Amino acid sequence: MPELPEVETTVNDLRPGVLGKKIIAVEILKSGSVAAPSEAEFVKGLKGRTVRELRRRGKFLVFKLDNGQSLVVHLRMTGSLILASSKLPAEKFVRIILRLQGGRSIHFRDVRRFGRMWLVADEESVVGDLGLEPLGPDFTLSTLSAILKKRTTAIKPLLLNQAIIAGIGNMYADEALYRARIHPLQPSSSLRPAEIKRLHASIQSVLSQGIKNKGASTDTYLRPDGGKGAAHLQFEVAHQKGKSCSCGGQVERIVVGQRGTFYCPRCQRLHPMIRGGGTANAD
DNA sequence: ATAAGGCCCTGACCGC
DNA sequence: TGCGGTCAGGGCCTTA
Repeated sequence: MPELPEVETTVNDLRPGVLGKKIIAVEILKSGSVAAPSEAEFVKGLKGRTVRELRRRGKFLVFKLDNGQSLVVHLRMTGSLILASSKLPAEKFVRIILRLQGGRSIHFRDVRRFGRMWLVADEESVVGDLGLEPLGPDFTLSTLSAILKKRTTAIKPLLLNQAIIAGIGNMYADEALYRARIHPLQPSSSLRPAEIKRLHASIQSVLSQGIKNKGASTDTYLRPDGGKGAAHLQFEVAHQKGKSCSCGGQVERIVVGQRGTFYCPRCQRLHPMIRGGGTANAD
């Protein structure tokens, strides 16, 4: 599943092949992946543009074009962007091809067709409501403490809320909570200062390690060179039902906020609200 | 603010 | 071999 580390990997690996390259043709092999504008306008608007910048925002990729417009891409669950030779025939699940000057193409591969592309004048119309970048300078311990203090919702759904923190998905939420030894259903405002401190560190460490390992290919995710990532090989709980934990417990799967959730019931225990509540004054 | 349900879509998997 | 049913899953939307 493409989450922050997978999108970051895609951006990093794609960048050298696309920066400064002109898009000479756009082919929509299967419709339904363009969110805006119409498919005809999308094709027309992209043709002839040069990619000036490529960056990640949350789980979105943003291609900044030479006319100021932005091509914004969300891979959702099964999308990948593959940098291929233009001679390579598109395989079954390629929905859109961006042909670049110089003989290469970007293949947008998306098995379940949940992924979307936008061509917009202002990228903020797509990514404007996203919350903090968890690997950015604004994601500090005190900011996280302040966020958690005023929310009663369970911690896992909060981590998945892109309007609060942008980029964490189901797998890395489970890994971060496990590493911080926090139960996924623990109410956010009941987290103790030491737990918040561990969570802040674990969010950054699981995401950084994910990037270092070029993302997780648990399902259909592929890197731009067509290869798989290795991050899932180090997952301790995500998709690891029955695996034994170093504490002697076993990873279980429950459903939290309609999401499959993996955790160790021995290490990650629910605890009651601290007397007086809201004492989230980390360190 | 919060929760729950639906929707999109298709491969994998199960039982028969 | 194949058929039908069920499930997973991110994000967004609607409804409570």
